[in-house]
Amino acid sequence: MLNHMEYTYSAEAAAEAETYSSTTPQASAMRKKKSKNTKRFSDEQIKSLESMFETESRLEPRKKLQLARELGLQPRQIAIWFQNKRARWKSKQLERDYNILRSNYNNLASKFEALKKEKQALLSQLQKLNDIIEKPQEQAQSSTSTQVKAANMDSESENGDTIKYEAEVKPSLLGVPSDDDTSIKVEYFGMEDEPCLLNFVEQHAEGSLTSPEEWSTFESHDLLAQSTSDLQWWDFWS
DNA sequence: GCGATTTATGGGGTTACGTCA
DNA sequence: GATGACGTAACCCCATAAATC
Repeated sequence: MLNHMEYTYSAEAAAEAETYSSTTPQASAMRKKKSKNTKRFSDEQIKSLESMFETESRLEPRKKLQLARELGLQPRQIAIWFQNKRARWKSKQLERDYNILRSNYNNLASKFEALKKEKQALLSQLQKLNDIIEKPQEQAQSSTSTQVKAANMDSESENGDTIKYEAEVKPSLLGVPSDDDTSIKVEYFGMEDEPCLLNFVEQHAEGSLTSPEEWSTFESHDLLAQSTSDLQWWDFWS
């Protein structure tokens, strides 16, 4: 609620100045006269103002008058000091917020890079495992095909028709987990307790986080909040 | 002399209140 | 008496000037 407090500091000077046109030498002299009155507040005054600002950044009119009396300043000076103080505080607060955001971003970016490397390592391991699994399979296939060829020779009908044998072996039948088999993944990685993380990883496993559009939808603060309070999932990855 | 900081001013906007038709 | 328009005062934020460190 605003009160109708009167300005008592500059009212007289302003009224005096307004009696002249703003372009006249008198007005110019007036401004000089006013500006020459600017004095630094004493340490004691600053101390009191600072301590008051800590309790409330906006002064009630009554407190402003009281403070003005106590410090021997005009209420207008108190008001202006608080106004400037708020501006300084806001500027510093912006700086602090910027530093926090930058730090959070760097933190998140480094974690993302680590996750990317981890993913690459896992994919590489998977590829190696696939190679190991497929080699005996190929050997088996080649031996089978020679047998089939032999059999074909045998099974060629009397009228010249050839019977074709197709040996299609699915990887899943050989014990290799397919990408969409969640139960196998859970079993492999022991992540029954982390369904959310599993979903997260699956959703972003294809490098979709590399696009800025995806970053905007990626709610990093949830992950960060979790990471700061409970590092278990991160320990798993690192 | 120069840059950073502090004090103060002025403009433009908002809100609360009083007055008047 | 209720109401809307208008004026005024006090406050705010913001940009900036001027003095000081």
